Amino acid sequence: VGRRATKRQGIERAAIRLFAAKGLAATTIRDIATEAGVGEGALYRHWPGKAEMAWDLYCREVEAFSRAFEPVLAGNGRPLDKRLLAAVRFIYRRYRDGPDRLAFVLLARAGFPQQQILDKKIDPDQVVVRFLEREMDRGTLPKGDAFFRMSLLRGIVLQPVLMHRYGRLKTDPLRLARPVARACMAVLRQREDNPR
Amino acid sequence: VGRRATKRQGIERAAIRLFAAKGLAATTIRDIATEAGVGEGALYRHWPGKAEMAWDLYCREVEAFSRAFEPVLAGNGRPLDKRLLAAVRFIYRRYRDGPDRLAFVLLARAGFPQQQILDKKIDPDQVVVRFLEREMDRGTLPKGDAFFRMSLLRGIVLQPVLMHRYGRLKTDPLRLARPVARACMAVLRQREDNPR
DNA sequence: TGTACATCAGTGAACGCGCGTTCACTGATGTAC
DNA sequence: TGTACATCAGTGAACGCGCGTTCACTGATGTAC
Repeated sequence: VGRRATKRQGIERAAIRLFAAKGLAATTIRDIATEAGVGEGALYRHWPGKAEMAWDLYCREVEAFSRAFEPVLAGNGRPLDKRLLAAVRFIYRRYRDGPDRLAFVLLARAGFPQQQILDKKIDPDQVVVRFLEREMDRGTLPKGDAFFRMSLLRGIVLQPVLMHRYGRLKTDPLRLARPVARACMAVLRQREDNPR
Repeated sequence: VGRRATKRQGIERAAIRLFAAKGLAATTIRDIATEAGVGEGALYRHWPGKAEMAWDLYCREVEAFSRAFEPVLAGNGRPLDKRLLAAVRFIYRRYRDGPDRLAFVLLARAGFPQQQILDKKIDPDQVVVRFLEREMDRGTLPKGDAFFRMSLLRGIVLQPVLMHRYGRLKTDPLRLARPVARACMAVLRQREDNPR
């Protein structure tokens, strides 16, 4: 039963790998088809075009990430600083295990048209925003603008990844997890950080 | 005297504006030529090709930025936190005055081939690294890995710019200068932040 | 000062190339009777 | 169960398009005598 569409998975795997490694624009249909061992036309049996396929796969990868990431931040009952450290380690470990894939999930948004918007339930940034709002409600963190704070955390955590990816930082990011997490805590503990 | 090459400046201005606004890859030779009111061939009288021109203009823009930025960080005799705030304000003000241009200088490196390396004297990141090393020597800051710390600062300061540019942060970054600067200080004041 | 030639910025049609996409076709699988 | 037809994933040569670049040419400016 269901022997149809057997090559679709191969196309998806090849596409994700190539999008992640070379970027969206630099990956061609022929690249994907060749790596998947498939004709160029095969792709158009499953998606209307390259852009739609890329967005489809991007959403899927992002969702998989967020689904695994959210529980780490929620971390049943553990103190805030432990959970933050676990979250940073989670990201850096995923980066070590598959640098291209992590970069695709967290840094590839710029490659899509600006009007394309991720579902709020899937978007890793929104996962962090919701986490911060929850902590502020609980009183674990001083009140403030959750989105602005998320931006700061995002910058702190991902900049070392970027630097490592571009070959400018030699240290394995995982070894930096502790100081990075402490930097996050230092930023979060500040009061009245929103001038509105 | 010297009535030659009168259109070169026009080409440069058009190219910088377009590179900054649309990105390197999305800007075509014809775009530049049209905006500068020039034939497509004119460009090749001054540079070997598009890539060389882009890198040339990029270096020039980066140098102009660093030249103005360095004294703000050095800030004769003023206390560290005041200088940091001034530096953040400097960047955010430049962003407000010309978002594309600031983004071109500080965020466009990814568009160039990785082997292209900025001169250390020009590179804004290296300006910050030297600043941190100087402060650590003076004892104003605890000892640590200057490059790693620069990465954190870079992330903190530029992430809000990115978010604003992509339309996800509505607040004018200049209004966030104070909390951002305070976040930088909080990160810098930490001890033993390098696990090596 | 005038003349002949060299230099060089600038032109824009044309070229070659690589890209995303199309399309007529194939062959295996599912469905109707 | 067998037969006729519909469906659909997959093929790969061909198409159209936009890109960076080339090149024969122009005309103004600099230089040699």
